[in-house]
Amino acid sequence: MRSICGACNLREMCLPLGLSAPELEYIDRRLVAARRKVARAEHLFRSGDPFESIFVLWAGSFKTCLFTPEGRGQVTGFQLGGDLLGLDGIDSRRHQVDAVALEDSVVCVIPYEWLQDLANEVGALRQQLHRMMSREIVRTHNVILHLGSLAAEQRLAAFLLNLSNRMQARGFSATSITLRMSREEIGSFLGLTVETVSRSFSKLQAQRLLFVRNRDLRIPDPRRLQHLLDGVETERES
Amino acid sequence: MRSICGACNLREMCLPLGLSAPELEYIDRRLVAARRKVARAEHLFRSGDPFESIFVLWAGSFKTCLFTPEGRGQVTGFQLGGDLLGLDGIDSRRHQVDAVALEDSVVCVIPYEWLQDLANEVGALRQQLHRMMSREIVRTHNVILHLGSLAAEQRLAAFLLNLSNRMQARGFSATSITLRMSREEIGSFLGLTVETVSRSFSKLQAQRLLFVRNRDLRIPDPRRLQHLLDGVETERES
DNA sequence: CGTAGATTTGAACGTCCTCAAGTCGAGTGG
DNA sequence: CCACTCGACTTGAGGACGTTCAAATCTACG
Repeated sequence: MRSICGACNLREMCLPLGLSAPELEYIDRRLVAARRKVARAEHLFRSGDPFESIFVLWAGSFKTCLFTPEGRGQVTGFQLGGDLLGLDGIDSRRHQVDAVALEDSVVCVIPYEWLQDLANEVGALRQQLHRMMSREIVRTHNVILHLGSLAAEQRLAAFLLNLSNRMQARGFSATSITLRMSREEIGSFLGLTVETVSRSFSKLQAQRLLFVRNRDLRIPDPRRLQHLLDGVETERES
Repeated sequence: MRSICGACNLREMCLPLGLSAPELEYIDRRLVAARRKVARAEHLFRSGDPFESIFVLWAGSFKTCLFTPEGRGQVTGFQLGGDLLGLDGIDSRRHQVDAVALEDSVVCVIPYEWLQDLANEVGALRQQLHRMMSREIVRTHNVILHLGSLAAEQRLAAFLLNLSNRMQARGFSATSITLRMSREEIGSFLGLTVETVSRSFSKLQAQRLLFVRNRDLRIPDPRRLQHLLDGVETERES
């Protein structure tokens, strides 16, 4: 295998998206310094670590957590294949969050210096970097909206629908998903307790909006689940 | 006045931060296409508008709001002088949030094409753009943490302390602040109702942690207010 | 002064949290 | 194969906090 990015099945949703063939060839092996395995529950980086590289999640899944100096903490996002990790460190040159693998995973290591240089030479790469940072900003604004305006069941529904959409965009089923995170982690992300998450799962299942068994999830009709967020009245069980 | 950025009192916290004198001279008048006045309660842009420019808040203050297609909506941030507006539009080429002036304000209009070109030529400018995007990402992660893990009074305290710090960074008093946003807007941002915000103000005032009259706010001792977030026991009134 | 909008306060209610117990599932060793 | 154990998850009961609804108060401005 001569190339890394050129032969990667994620290149349609990764940093090289939009690059011409010659550009792609040019950056190949100049962007990714290495691929790094991260075992389940291991940290890719921790808050406070010096920032040196951006990471692209190549296989597996991650969570990012933010802690206050006093110890309060929370999951601030879940990452799937093609998502970037480490953008939080660019400003202060130190990572601001923890990144933890939810399963055995592999990331592409992109030294930030290399990225800077290549972004300088290849306009399409710079553009794509900006787009992905912009996307993360929009994502977090949507999380804020959900945390601030939705009730427990709706938050869970919004989270699962978002996950469903992202899985589908990656070529997986939108209706049959294996959750890689615990109820605890879902609760932390949604600003709810484990108990409330569990109860919300049960209530949604009682309405036949989803079926969940351990970490296997099925969403028979995503549109019906979406109605829960649109404020559309769903007929109660007669 | 020959220059715009070179003579701007915000250049120490704006995009040109870190540029050498020659670089600053070079970008001057090549970065900012115009300064645009936005009257109180007017939109700078709306969700769905075509994205063409980034804006730097030069004078005044803004809020950004995000709405769902169904009409639920929420304030996702407040911007002060030197803050960027419009980064949300880079990815999709359409703005994803509304930006509304909280008072009569002035923004510097930076056409995104110009910014791209200049960022290409001036490495320090590109670096600073990346830093400011990274900063917005970190900011939103912190908002998520606050929304997910803090009680009402703590949220308000965290919000006011953050505002205090940002005012101080801009050369204003950290202890005496005029709020530019309504209780309603604060509540929306914090995921609380107006009534709860009002009650939280009253309770904090009863503890003498702050004094508020209409939109004039005084925080006699920010550290004591900070204790509320650190989980430090504050002596109750005997 | 009078009005409209913003803010504060009160009272009742509901959602979600806390505490507690019980269930389930995977891995381990008998 | 089964019993055991530990952690993850579920379910229940009671209580706390924030919301909802309602009314009073305040402020800005004509």
